[in-house]
Parts: sequence; structure tokens; C-alpha cells
Amino acid sequence: MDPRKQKVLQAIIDDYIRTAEPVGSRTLARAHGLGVSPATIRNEMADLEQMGYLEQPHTSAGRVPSDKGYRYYVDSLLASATDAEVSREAVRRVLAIKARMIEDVTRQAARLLAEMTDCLALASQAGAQPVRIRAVRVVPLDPQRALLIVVGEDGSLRSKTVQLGPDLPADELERIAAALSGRLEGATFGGSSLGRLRGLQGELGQFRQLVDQVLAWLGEQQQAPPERLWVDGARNLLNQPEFHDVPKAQAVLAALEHEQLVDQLLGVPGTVEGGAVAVAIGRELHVQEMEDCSLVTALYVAPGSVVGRIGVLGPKRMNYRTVMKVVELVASSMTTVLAGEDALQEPGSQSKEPGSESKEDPADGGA
Amino acid sequence: MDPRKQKVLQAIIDDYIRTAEPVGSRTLARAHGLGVSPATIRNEMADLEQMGYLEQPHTSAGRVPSDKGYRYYVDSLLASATDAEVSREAVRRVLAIKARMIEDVTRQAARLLAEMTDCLALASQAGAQPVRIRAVRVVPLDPQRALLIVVGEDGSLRSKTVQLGPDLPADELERIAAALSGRLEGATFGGSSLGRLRGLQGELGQFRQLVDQVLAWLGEQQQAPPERLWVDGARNLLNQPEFHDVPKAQAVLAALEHEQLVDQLLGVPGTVEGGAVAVAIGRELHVQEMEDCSLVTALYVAPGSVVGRIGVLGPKRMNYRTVMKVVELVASSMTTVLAGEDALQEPGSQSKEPGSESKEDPADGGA
DNA sequence: ATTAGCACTCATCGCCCGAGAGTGCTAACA
DNA sequence: TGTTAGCACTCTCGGGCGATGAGTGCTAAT
Repeated sequence: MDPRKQKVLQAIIDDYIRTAEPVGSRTLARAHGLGVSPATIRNEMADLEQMGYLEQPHTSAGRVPSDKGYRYYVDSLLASATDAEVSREAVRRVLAIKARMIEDVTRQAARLLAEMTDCLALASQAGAQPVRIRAVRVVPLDPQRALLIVVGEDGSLRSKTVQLGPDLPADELERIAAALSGRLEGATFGGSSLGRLRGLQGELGQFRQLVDQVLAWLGEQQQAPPERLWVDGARNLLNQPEFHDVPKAQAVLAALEHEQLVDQLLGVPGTVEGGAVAVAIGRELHVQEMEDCSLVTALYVAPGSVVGRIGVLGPKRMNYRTVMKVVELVASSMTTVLAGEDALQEPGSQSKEPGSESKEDPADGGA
Repeated sequence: MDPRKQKVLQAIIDDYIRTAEPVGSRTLARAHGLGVSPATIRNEMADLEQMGYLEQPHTSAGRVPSDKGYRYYVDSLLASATDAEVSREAVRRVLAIKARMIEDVTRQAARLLAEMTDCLALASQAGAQPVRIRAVRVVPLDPQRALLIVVGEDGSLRSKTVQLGPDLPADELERIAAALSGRLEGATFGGSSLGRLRGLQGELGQFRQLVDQVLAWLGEQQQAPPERLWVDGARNLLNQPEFHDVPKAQAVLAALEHEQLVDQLLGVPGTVEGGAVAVAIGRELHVQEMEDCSLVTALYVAPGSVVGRIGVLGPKRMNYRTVMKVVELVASSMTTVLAGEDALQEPGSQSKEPGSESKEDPADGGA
């Protein structure tokens, strides 16, 4: 491709990203310092259209980038755009401060993405095997109640207020806690814990009611698959002129209600390995309703072979430069934070587990 | 107010809620079994308009309810509407299952509200006093690290992985935990805890590094006020015809970005005590951008003097009957779940347990 | 190879007008 | 006196029409 064609293409896309209006030869000649006349540009534009990089909404309108045009732009022309610097440290701090556990980090990441890019943000968390229980603690609340805290292998916490029988002395409570902790340690959350707990009823016979509560709760937890998908910033879509058409916006948002589809979306751009961001443009998303959108995604990892993906969905006209930067930044910050806060588990402890080999072993070179 | 006028008003509002179109006398006479002619209805409508219950978008359109009209409808006419039954038990279960802690319950409640009402849902958690620390627990992770868990008065949990010095025996760790717990109990989170912890350095002199970590962390937490507001279901607004005007929808959503405003919104309808739902209609919200909206709110409470409010924001044309029911339902379910009382209602424990029958105890004052 | 000139296309906007829905008023009616 | 039929009137909505103007493609000159 002709260097001047490149310049023209870049100018058109830059302009279109800025204005959301089809770009005409005249405007282009005037605004950007190309030093050639509109007529020349028209010729180039005709060529570029021929080659498939541009499209015309109708005969006498300016040109608009095609998917192929955006693709070329993202792959080859992006380097020269202006660079909106964002503070890596600030992102890391926000994530770390809000980070009570991995879901918090992920949810917060989605929020950050949405705010920073003014687009819709997605976050998913995959490969989370059932969590094993590491320990159980009990905190007395009042004579009637106590808070049961279950700590997972991954550092996650779950708590449950339990009703105590009348006058249960504090040391007795401690004994119960210890018993529960011993019994449940290593159990998968929800899974086979029932059998183990049954045993408890011998030890803690008189507190059967309490044991039953715990049992029921664990059962409930089992039924509730952990949240795995987050969507944030839906309202940002409305800021984009292409979504001033309400039905179109609705269609996109409605599509995002289907978890399966979001999964698929975040799965699609398969080109990524560590750190790189992937961009899917228009039809490349293979979702009818989103053929006017682009998606920028990146991988993050957490210790314990938890892996997830974050993404930013916006109009094809999005500011790829900034969005890609932000996505990369947030993803890598997540990985850092998760490694720092939750690196409870060295590969060794997992390999003790029979039959559970984690093949993914990303270098979590932590801070 | 004339009984027939009531019927006419009710018919008009019902119709308008259903169709979102101004209601004409002819339509009304035909559809609803009022048994009078359009002309008569016109007279009634003119009267009702005079009295301020109806408005005319323009001279030759049908009538539309005014704020006052909706108010009368909500206060006096609602009883006779059809009753969309929702399962209290189902709601309680969803909340309980997803409930790892109070924030989860609240967030989940917002999601539920949004789904069930097809409107925008708000949830806030007040009692904005800094959370006091109830207890501290420590869970050893590996020889080098431990997980520090801080339990708030309100049952909230925060955790932090701390690095331990070399070779710290388990019982030593327990001693540290007990010391921390004793020292920090009752401290506001972050606030004056620094002074208290200083004292610890005497007790735990050799673990200064650990104490420093805790100190730094508490400082960070202080800077990060806990999340207190949730908004969900923004996209539902687009389903309502009144928000097919994108700028209007944007205005509402933009207004909701301001925490302060949302606080104010949820604060406004001051008429509530326990259980009752409050309705604010149009201008009653005192927010310019939302004068086409209504808000239905209710209070929920959690042990530890945490109090919050949930609400549903929709077009004035919302189905008050259903929405009010749902809001009431979710709020009271939240209160139940947060109190931990729901545990006693598990079918399993009830059948096996003839002795201690669960007493219904809706209002609870122990903290 | 570039550019100026020109004819042509086509979306957009303002305008007018007819159709239709709905009203208020008046007079007739039970 | 309350209700109803009839009627003139108002106002929105949608379609058709022409002017406008941005933008193009082509051709010929540089």
C-alpha cells in the first residue's frame, strides 16, 4: 500500500473517529496537512474503496471506514497516534484498595474500564474450579448468633450468620469452630462436604441444629455457581452517536443479557497470549446485533489457575489507541494485584492433588 | 370525589400505563365497561382536568395523568388492581444463596429489583458511620504467609494477606491474632486504630514488620470508603417508550451518576416506617431531569444498626401495583436474610426438629 | 501524476396539505 | 338535571415536493 494512501486512510479514520460523520475529500484536504488537492484525495479514496478499506453510505456522502479499514488501522497505523498517558500506579491502587477478593477486583476492573473508556465494559472469570475450603472461623455476634466465616483455598471468604442455641459459652463456640474447621478443610465448596459434616454430628451432637444450618447453607452455596460475568457502563453506549438510535442500542444491550453470548464474545478473539490485547472489529465478532461494534479484550490471570478476560465494547469508531492502552493496563494491573494480594498458593500445593494438573502456568512474576 | 369520576380516572390511568398513549374519551367508552357515552366521559374528563388530576399534552390529544392524578391513584385506587403474585420464598432464596456478605445481598437485591420490575433499581446502604471492628481472625496459609480477616460490626469482612517472619509457630500466630483482635475491637475502621496498634508493638515487639503491614493496610482501607450505592438495570429504561428519546434517557442516567443525588433521592420519600413502601411521583422527586419518573422505595435493616434503602425508578407510567409489591417483598426479604433468621426456615431442619420451632421475629433490636 | 472545473446524485430540511383523532360547545332528550 | 348526539374546531402526524448543499466521478488542462 502506497504511503500516501496510508496517510489518507489514517486521516479518514482519525477524522471519522472524532466526528462520527462520513469524511469528504474537501474536509480532509483542508484539515489534515496532506498538501494535495481534494481531487487527488478523491482519487485515492476511490482506490481505497476499490481495495475494500472504505465504504460509502450512499453515493454522495463521504467515506466511512470498512471493517477491513479499521483492521488495517489497528494493525498498522496505530503507532503514530497521540498517546493518552494513564497512570499505571493509579489503576493498581484503585484495584488493590477495593480488592477484598477476586470478584471484587474483577467487578472493579469492569467499572474502571467503563469509566476510563466511556464505553461498555465486560469482565469474565473462567476456569474457576470449585473452591476448596481452607479453614473455618467463628465470630460471636450476640448471645443468639454467630458469624461463620469460611475461607477458601483461593483466599475468598464467605460468611453466614448462624443462630445459636441458648446460652452457648464462648469456649464451646471455639470448640465448634475448631471442629468445623478440621472437618471441612479440603472439602470442595458444597461438594462432598455433606458426608464429612455428618460425622460432626457425633462430635457436636447437641448442636445439631447448628450443624444443620451449616449443612443447608453449604448446599445452597453449591447450587449457586459463582458469578462469572460482569457488565458495566451500559449507559456509556448512549453517549455514542451511533447509539442514538434506541432500538439499535437496545439490541446490543439485550444481546449482552445472554451469558452464553458474552462468553462467546470474550472467547472469540483468540489471537492473544500474555499481555497482548486483542481487537475484534464489526463482523469479526460474529454477532448480528454488534456489527457496528468493536471489542478490545485482554487476559488476566490469578494464582490458582483462575483466568479471566476483560473487554471493552464500543462503536467501531472507538478510540482504539486509548482503549487498547487502557485494557492492557487494567488487565496487567489486575494480574499484579491478584498475585500480590492473593498469591496464597504456590504451584507445589496444587500438584499434591491427585489428577489435577494445571497445564496453564503463567509466569506470575509478582510485585 | 364522585365515584364515577374515580372510575374514569382509574380507567384513564390504567389505560395509559398499559399503552403509554394519551387516552381519549371514545377509546375509554369503548374499552372499559363504563356504560356511558363518550360525551359524558368528556365532561368528566374536563372536570378532572380542572381539578388537576389530568393533563392534555395538546389541545386535541387525549388526557394524561398528572402527578396529582398518579398520587391519587397510588393512594386510593390501587387496591382494586389485579394482583401479580410473586414468590416470597424464591426471592429469599436468591438473596440468601448469593449472600456472602451484606454488600452482596444489597447488590443482588438491586439486580433482582431490576429484573422483576423491568425498571432501574437503586440500592443504598446507610448508617454511613465508619464501621467498627468486631473481631480479627487469622488463618495460616503457608509458613510464610497468613490471611488476616477483619470482621466489622455489620458482619462485613475484609481480608489481607500478610507476610510472616520466618518460623512462626502456629500457636504464636494464634496469640498474635488474639492480641490484634483485642486491640482492634471497637476501633473504627481505619480511624483511631493507629494509636491502638502502637500499643501492640510492645506486646508483639518482635513482629513489628507484621504490625506495620496491618497498619498500612488499615490506612489504605480508610481511604477507600466502602461502596454504598448500587444502580442496576439502567438498560431497562430504554424499554419504556418515554425513554426512546435518547437525550432524556441520558439525562436521567447522567443524573444518577452523582452519588449525592442518589442519596438524596433515596432519602426524600420520608414517609416510611418499617415495611411500608414510599412512592414519590414526578416533581415530588425534586430532580429536574426526573420529572417524568417515579420512585418506589423501601427500607431494609441489618443487624449492627446498618440501614439501607432500595428503590425502583421508572416512568411515572410504571405499574405501581407490581412495583410496590416487589419492592416491599425484596426489602423485607433482605431484612430477613441479613438477620440470619432465614436459616431456621430450611425445610430440612424444620422436619427433623420438633423441639425448637422457629418463631417469626420480624423486627429485631439486638445489637 | 496532479488539479481545476463541471455535471450529477442524493440525503436533508423546511414547507404544505390532507387525514384523523380528539376536543368543547350547543341543543335535544329522558 | 344529567346524558347524549351532532358539529365545528384544533392540532398532530405523515407523505409529497422542491430547494439546498455536500460530495462524487469524469474530463481536460497543466
